[in-house]
Order: sequence, then structure tokens, then C-alpha cells
Amino acid sequence: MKKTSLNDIAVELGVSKTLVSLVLNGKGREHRISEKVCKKVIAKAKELNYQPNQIAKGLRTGKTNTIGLIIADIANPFFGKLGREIENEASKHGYRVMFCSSDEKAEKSKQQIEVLQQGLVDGFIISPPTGSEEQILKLEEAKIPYVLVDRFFPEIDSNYIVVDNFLAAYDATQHLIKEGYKKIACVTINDKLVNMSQRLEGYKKALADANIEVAESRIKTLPFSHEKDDVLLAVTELAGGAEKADAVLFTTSKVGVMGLECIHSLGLQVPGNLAVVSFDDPDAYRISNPPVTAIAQPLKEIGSRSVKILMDLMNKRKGKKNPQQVMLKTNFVERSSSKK
Amino acid sequence: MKKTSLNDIAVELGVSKTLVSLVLNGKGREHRISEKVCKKVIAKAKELNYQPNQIAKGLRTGKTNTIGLIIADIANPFFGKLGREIENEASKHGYRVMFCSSDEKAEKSKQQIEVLQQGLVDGFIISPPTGSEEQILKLEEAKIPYVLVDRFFPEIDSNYIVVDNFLAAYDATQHLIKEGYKKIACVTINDKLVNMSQRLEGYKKALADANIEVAESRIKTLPFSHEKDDVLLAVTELAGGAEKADAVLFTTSKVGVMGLECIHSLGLQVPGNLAVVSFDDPDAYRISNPPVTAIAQPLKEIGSRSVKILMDLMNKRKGKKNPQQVMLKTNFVERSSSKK
DNA sequence: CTGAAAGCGCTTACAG
DNA sequence: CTGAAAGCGCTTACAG
Repeated sequence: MKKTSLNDIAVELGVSKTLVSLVLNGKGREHRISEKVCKKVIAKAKELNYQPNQIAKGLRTGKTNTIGLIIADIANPFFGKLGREIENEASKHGYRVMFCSSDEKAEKSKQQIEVLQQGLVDGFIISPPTGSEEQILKLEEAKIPYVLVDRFFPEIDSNYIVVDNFLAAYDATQHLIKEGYKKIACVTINDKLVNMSQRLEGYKKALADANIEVAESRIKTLPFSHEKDDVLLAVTELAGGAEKADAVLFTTSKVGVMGLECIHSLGLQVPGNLAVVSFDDPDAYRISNPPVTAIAQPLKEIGSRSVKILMDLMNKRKGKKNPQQVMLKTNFVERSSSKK
Repeated sequence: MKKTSLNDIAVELGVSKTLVSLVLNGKGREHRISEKVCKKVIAKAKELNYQPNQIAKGLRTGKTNTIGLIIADIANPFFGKLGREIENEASKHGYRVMFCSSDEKAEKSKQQIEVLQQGLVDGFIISPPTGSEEQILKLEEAKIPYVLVDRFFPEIDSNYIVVDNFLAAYDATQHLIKEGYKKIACVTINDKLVNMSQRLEGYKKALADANIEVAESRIKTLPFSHEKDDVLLAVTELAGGAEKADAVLFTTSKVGVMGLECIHSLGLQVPGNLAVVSFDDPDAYRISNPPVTAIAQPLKEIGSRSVKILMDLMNKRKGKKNPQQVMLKTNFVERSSSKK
């Protein structure tokens, strides 16, 4: 059974496609088409179970009603939750979401953006990996609507929505200091992205402001594509030796989850031997024993606002050209892993 | 700057669109188009940075190269990980993925399927909620390729790929019995889906086979849309009274994660006061203290095989009509939460 | 070896 | 109030 098309209805009713299209798009009144005809068309459409072909519609109107979402990994709960919020908000505006996991690889995200740009989406929400500046600039040039999330490039005047990473790391470190910890370590990843460097800066500044010397030996920078072994090494080093740390700040939940696994496998007590604070707040942190103090990001707000900004861009009125750059506050969730 | 179309290239080169299309689709040889012309076309396409419009191509060929993925919630790590595997495998076949979270609501999944069916996808991978039989039958009638994952409807002769839930629950329960636990509880959800009922049956059968009476008071069936309060009530009841349980099987990770949170907040020791085994294996179970014994599903295989089955269906040769129904084994990961 | 033409299923000026 | 026609950007028989 072939799907019914506009034409099928038109032929059956002996009217034009124009008429049918108009009526079905609710423009009957506007075009002063008689009540009687409208009803007839609508009834017939229902009878034949007419479903407009979105592809054809898209080709004609140049709109797909689809958003392209480029993130590091949809399997990472951080991005999964963000994806869900974006899906919800997009759906309110009649939009669908196509997702691509770039694994933080510039080359991969480049290809994904290029493919989706071939008429498949109306705009993008992107969490851009290191080295993808060029791709973002191309979107800018081509005037494709897009919003960056989670990170941005200071040198590109784009729309973005991020959190105040410096302040979040500063506050978290200060919290550990106030609890009485002195030898506070930081495990982070070797990434040139601003969000990562700002987290490290916030940590350093908090120590400096408290007149605690920043010991480079207590800053562990993991390889960009880090695995559990890398984290284990870092934690082992921090937990032993003369420079032994008494607390640690993990700068992502991926690092934090692996880090806690290592801490447990080494038989260390939290917070007794090592207090812990981590960026992000996955489910795991609530059921960890003790529960982990977390720097929660406002995913709901990041998701919904990024979609709203994108919608604004897609329906942009000429006048409003200045990029929307939003910096949100994180939510510090104090749990027992960081108590003294 | 407008995007370049096939026609632009044709006009610039003074040849027909046919020729350009043929060459760019690698059918130059096949149509014995001269080497020289081919090169010219390819060079010009590159020069103008030609990107074929996928929408137009899709309209003409009737193929979108997109898969519709309907799952409960992309924010749930179980589905996030599955989504990622599906994305990876689909990408190998030149396919993209559009996802929709149905929240286990039949009405929502129905609408999502209907929309995507309007020419937006070539096939579906669906984790169907209770009550969505009708929608699946409609796909069957319309001969839309689809594969069910995680659950299926016994009365519908569809393609599906699931795990052996009965056996998994049976083995897990037997494991607890062997460890010496006698008063084993089960916290599950009120769902008519086969996967859920089979988990409960497996639990009951293992008890029966070990001559342990199945105490209905130790089977807690949560409301379909369960929240933490529901889980807290269930755990509290199990942990107290004369019929006090000494071990518990959680039938989903969502329930399990909430359950562990409650167990900790009630100050119960695991496994001392209550041993724990749970379906699924989120990150949280590894960093929980003690780590949680889990029934891990082979997500990688479910993902890749579901895509492969779908690809087969989409390129189906007439001959092969029998539905592919796959049942995989789960992987029991013994950790200390279930030790005696 | 190459091109003119039809058509996928829509929408939208334009004309009456 | 309604319809004929063009066109979105492709692919693909068909013809020469």
C-alpha cells in the first residue's frame, strides 16, 4: 500500500493540489476557501490517513525542523542528560534532534558537521572539541545557525552557553581549604579547551589566595585520551610519598568516576585518607559510599536555553545580530566525601 | 553565499546535470564517460566545494540514510550506551541516527514513530513501551523495517534482539542462595512487558528450585512511574519487621541506583545487613562502596546486531522473510555487594 | 559518450 | 474562492 500524497487527495476530490495544501496547512480561512470545501478536504485526508512527506516539504521550504547535536559521547551521562534536555525543548518548538558523538576528535566533528550541513538540519548545538575552531568559523561564514555548549573559543565571537568554570573550581577548592585540607591535589586532563584550563586556574587561584603554595607535583594532567590506567597511576602517586595529598579535585566526572574506582581499589578511605570533590554530578556520586561532593552543572538550563537561542537565530530578525553569550553558575552539592 | 548545486557545476562546465550527477556518483566508468570529462567535473566540484543536498537526493531516491531510534530515555545510561553502539554501527553503513525518548509512554512513542515515518527515516530500532503493540503492528503492515530491542511482544512475530531475562534473574538469585542468603527480596516495577515479568519469574523459580518459599511480602512491585519515595518505602519495609530480608535483587538499574541510595541513607550495611544484586551495570556500581554485583547486558552486541538486522531488512532480498529473533546471554559480574 | 525530460511530493507566487 | 504552473535539487530511464 503506497502512502497517500497530496495529489491523491486532490484527484479523489477533483480539486487542485494547491487547495488541498492550503487547507491542510490551516490557511483555508486566510485564503477564504469555503467552509464546505475545507471540511471535505480534511475528511478525505483523514480517511486516506494522509501524512505529509516531510522530506518533500523540507526540500521545498528549505526547512528540516531538525537540530544537529554534536557532542563528545552520548553514552557519557553528562551528555546523555544534556541531550535529553535539548530533545525536550526542541520538541516544544516542533523540532527533532539528530545526534553525533565526536569523541572529542576535531576531525570527526568536522565530518559530522559537514554531512549534517548538506540540507539535513537547520542548525547546530555543538560541544566543540579542541582544534575545531576552523569548523566553527566555517559555520559562521556560511551563516548556519549554531550554539556552542560546555566550551567555546575565546577568539571566536560566537553564541555559546557555558558555566563559570573558574569560579566553580575556585569555590570547590576553597571549600576544601575551609574544611582544613592543606595538600590539595588536582587531577585534570591535557586539553587546551578553555573550560579545562579555567578549572585548573580556579584551583590554583584559590590556593594562592589562601597562601598555600601550588605544588606542581600535586597537579596531575592526564593524557587527552585517558584510560583507567592513567588515572590509577595519578591517584597512586598522589596517595603516596612525602608530598602525599590529603584531598583531590577531579575536573570531570569521567576522571572522577575512574578516580574513585582507583581510590577504592587501593583501599584508601574517603575522606579519611583522601577527601574528594568532583566536577559534574552523575548518579554514581549519590550512591557512592560516602557520597561524593559535586559541582553540578545546570544541565536543564543549558539544554533549554541553547535550544531557545538556536530558535532565535533560525528565525532571526535582521536587527539582532550580537551573539548571545551566556555564563551560568554551577551548583555546589556538598556531600560527605569532602568533610574533614 | 548560496550553496552550489549540481546545476551550478553543469552550467559552469557547459555540460548536463545528468553527466555531473553520474560522474559524482562514481558511475562515470559504468557509463563510459571520458576520463577527461570526469576529471573536469570532479575538479570543478571540489573548486566550488560542492556538497550534494541530501534532502533532494532523499526525495528522489526514497532513501534517507537515517535510522529512527525510539527508546525510553537517552539520559538513562543504559539507553545512552546502547544509543552510542547503534550510532557507531550505523555510521559504518553510512547511516545517521535520530533519537526520541518515549519515557515508556505508548502514546508518546506512537507520535514519535508516526512523525519519523513521514519520510524522515528508512527504518526503526525501538524499545517499545507497554501498550504499544498496535503501533508495532502498523509498522508491520506498512512494511517499514524495524527491530525491537530490550523487549518484544510474544504475540507479534517481529524482529527483535533481547537478553535471556529469565535465566539472568534465575542465575543471580541462585548466586545469592549459594552465598547462603535465605530471605531474598525482589524490587521490581509494575510493568506488563515480558522482560520484566521474566525477571520476576526467574527469581521465583530459583527460590522454588532451592525449596525456599516465595514470600509475597518480599516482592515489592513499584508503580510504573516510580520515584525515589516509592523505592524508599519498599526498601524500608524490606529492611524491617519479622520478615526482614537479608538480600535483594533489583530488576533495573534505575531502581537499583535509587535503592542503593536509600539503603545508604537508612544506614544499612551492604552486604552485612542487606546483600545486593542488580540488573544492568552502570558506572555507579563500580564506584559504589562496596561495588555492586551486576547483571550486565551485552550492549555492544545488542547495538551492533540490531543495526545489522535492520540493514538486512532495508536491503531485503525477497527470499528471506522469516523474522530474526535473537536472545543473548547476560554477563554476571560478581562484586562484593553480594558476598556473604 | 552525452543530454533533454520527467518526476520524487511538496509550497507558493500569480492569475483570474 | 480556486487552479495551473514553477521550482526546491536531485536521479534515472530513454533516446540518440
